[in-house]
Amino acid sequence: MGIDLLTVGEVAARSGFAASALRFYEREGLILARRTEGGQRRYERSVLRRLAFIRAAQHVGLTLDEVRTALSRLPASRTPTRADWTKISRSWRKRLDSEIDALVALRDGLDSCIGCGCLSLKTCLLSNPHDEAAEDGPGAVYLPEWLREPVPADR
Amino acid sequence: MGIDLLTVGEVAARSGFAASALRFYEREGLILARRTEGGQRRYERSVLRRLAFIRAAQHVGLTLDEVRTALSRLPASRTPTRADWTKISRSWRKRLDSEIDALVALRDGLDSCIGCGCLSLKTCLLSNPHDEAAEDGPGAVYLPEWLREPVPADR
DNA sequence: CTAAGAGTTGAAGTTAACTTCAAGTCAAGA
DNA sequence: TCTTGACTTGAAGTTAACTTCAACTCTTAG
Repeated sequence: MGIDLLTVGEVAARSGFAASALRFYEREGLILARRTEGGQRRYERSVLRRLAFIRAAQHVGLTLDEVRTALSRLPASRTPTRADWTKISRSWRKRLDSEIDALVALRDGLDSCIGCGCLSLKTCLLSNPHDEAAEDGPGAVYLPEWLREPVPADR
Repeated sequence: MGIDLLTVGEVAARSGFAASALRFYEREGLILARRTEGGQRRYERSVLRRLAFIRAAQHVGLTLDEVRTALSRLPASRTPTRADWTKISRSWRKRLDSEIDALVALRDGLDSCIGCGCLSLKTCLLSNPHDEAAEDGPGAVYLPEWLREPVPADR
């Protein structure tokens, strides 16, 4: 019954991360732990917020490397405030927006393109009334970048 | 100048996949190639459509394993028609929709939650007027599954 | 015919993000 | 005090999806 510090098992249970992941994150410098005299880890409660941040960041698509960078912008001297956390997660909004945009573009592209069965959005869009003879031209502006590249015409 | 069959280099250039990836896909049973007398690969043009499918599927978030399964539903006896391709990619729509939904939920969740700095959407939402004493209750219905799980209260 | 660029192979390497293992050591309730 | 479950470590293993390597062999323009 930790009045203040949590064992690795408690943190694992409350954060949803496996204990092995917590050790891994510690080695990677994402979280910290004190030690008992016997060498066991004891976590401050604030690690839970840090872990919640990590989980959310991963779902936004950040790598652990990016998470480490983001976390390093937190003040080391004092316990981070709400404002501190808010600041570093604001940037997710942009990232989420563009991820959503890309997926929506793909979905809508499929709507119009799968109908013709060609599976080449580029060709599809090139063959529509707007651009007539754009053999290797700019392609449709609203497509995500990866769709504008190589997809060739078939047969 | 292949009148009909393409070399691995040509397919690489036209598909955007590295030659090593094409060899890999062949080993994995995702694509096929004939051989010259000397043992070099020669691809039919239809492999380009197959590769376009693979690329798109990956961006929808399918693993190669799932792609292989999807491709195995194509008719082996004849060259796949538009309808064949259409059929197997229709299912992406659902997947894309739910991916988009999850990201939008996260984005909107962040909008309301980052403001308070708690980084625990669950707690945040539990503290709103609708559910009062739901300590470990169902949580908000519109959140993606992964957000409803472990995120603990802090401090 | 020949040079050289393109292609071939199996095996091993890469990266991210962890997990598993073996062989112990700690902590704490009865 | 003792027992037992929780915890410790470094090293090695895992999975996906490829890439890189070394040492050859083909193909083809000239």
